[in-house]
Amino acid sequence: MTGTVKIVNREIFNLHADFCKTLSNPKRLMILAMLGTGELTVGEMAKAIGVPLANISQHLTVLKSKNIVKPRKDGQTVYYTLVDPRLIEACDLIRSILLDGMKRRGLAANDIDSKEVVARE
Amino acid sequence: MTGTVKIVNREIFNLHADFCKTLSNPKRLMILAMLGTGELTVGEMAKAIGVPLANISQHLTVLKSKNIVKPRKDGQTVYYTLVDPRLIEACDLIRSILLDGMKRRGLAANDIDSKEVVARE
DNA sequence: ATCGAAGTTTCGAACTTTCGAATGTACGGT
DNA sequence: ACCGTACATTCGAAAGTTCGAAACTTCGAT
Repeated sequence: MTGTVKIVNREIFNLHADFCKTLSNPKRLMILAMLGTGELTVGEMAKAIGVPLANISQHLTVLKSKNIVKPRKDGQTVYYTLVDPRLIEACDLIRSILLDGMKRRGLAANDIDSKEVVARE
Repeated sequence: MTGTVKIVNREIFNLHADFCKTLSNPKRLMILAMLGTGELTVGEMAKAIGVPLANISQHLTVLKSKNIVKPRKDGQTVYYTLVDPRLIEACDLIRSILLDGMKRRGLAANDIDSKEVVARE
């Protein structure tokens, strides 16, 4: 119980914080959740989210620069995929923590409850 | 493969992004990692991180407001704990993804490799 | 060779985050 | 009652993020 605590490695926290910053945008999280269901084009994602394609392209540039997604070009369309699918697990875990916290505090987690955050149709 | 993708619930992404934003600061991540080893006072954390106590207090205010940590007062000292210990798992998973990505790309993940990011002494 | 469709890049304005400095509060000891 | 220790709050300046608008590139079809 007593005794001091020490930070063994400071640099990993900078990297981790930077990674979290990349994830701290709703549109980028939507992009990642959608890519969790498979490869998609920029246009498909823009349509699903309901914003201009240029804006999604900007977010994809950020995600690419952090090696979170990678592009595959075919003709004039660009298909994106996740670099590491475990990111979906990590996001799901965070959302579980979030939803449980809300339930614990009696907040309306009802209409949010589903694990299905995106769907293929 | 074909067919469109749809976002089922938009609000969860706002909450998730907000949560990530809270985590996207190295000092706050250090605080959480330290609290993963057990209850600590504001002063202990300030000393371990090496910044003014007032600054750690500011970060704790943010974490409290998002229900990520909770205080327990005893005399003039305040002990903090994690609300949901699964957050440590989530952080560990993110760091694994990060380190694997670095190794895959041949970056020096050597001096960062350890899972031990904090230590009790 | 021109056009349109798919995506990228750049710029700037509005907004947000971070942290030191200073001040405020609460508790314990003498 | 006074002082020191432990922590919290407020303020403001510097730095960083987000997004629309506009310009640019690239590819395929006619």
